[in-house]
Amino acid sequence: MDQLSAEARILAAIRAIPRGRVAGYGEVARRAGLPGRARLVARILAGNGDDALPWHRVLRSDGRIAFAENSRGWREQARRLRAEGVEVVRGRVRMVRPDADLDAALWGPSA
DNA sequence: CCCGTGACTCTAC
DNA sequence: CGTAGAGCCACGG
Repeated sequence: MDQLSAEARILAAIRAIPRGRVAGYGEVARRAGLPGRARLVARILAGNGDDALPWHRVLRSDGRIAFAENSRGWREQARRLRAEGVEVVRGRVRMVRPDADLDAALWGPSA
């Protein structure tokens, strides 16, 4: 596979995250068939310009917003998440850590 | 080719 | 639950 299709798959994986739900960079990468490429996902997002892309639903593995606290992106992401009903406390969302095998664990912040 | 940087992650303590 | 360190991947100087 080349990087172009890899990017396309990553973007598709992000677009597939339901409204009101979140996913980690690593999850997105894995779902795109690129395990271990969490940083690639971050890089793609950093260069993305598509506003229609639900980039705000992508968080770190621990549920924290990846941007520096109180930075512009940080605030914007928190705002967008709350706008769709996601509870954001101190820049972080309740994420499920356990074995990401079940769809529920893979897609939801709280079951 | 080595080195620094980053919207990352995992393991220890 | 929080910090510290090492590992990782892609990129640009």
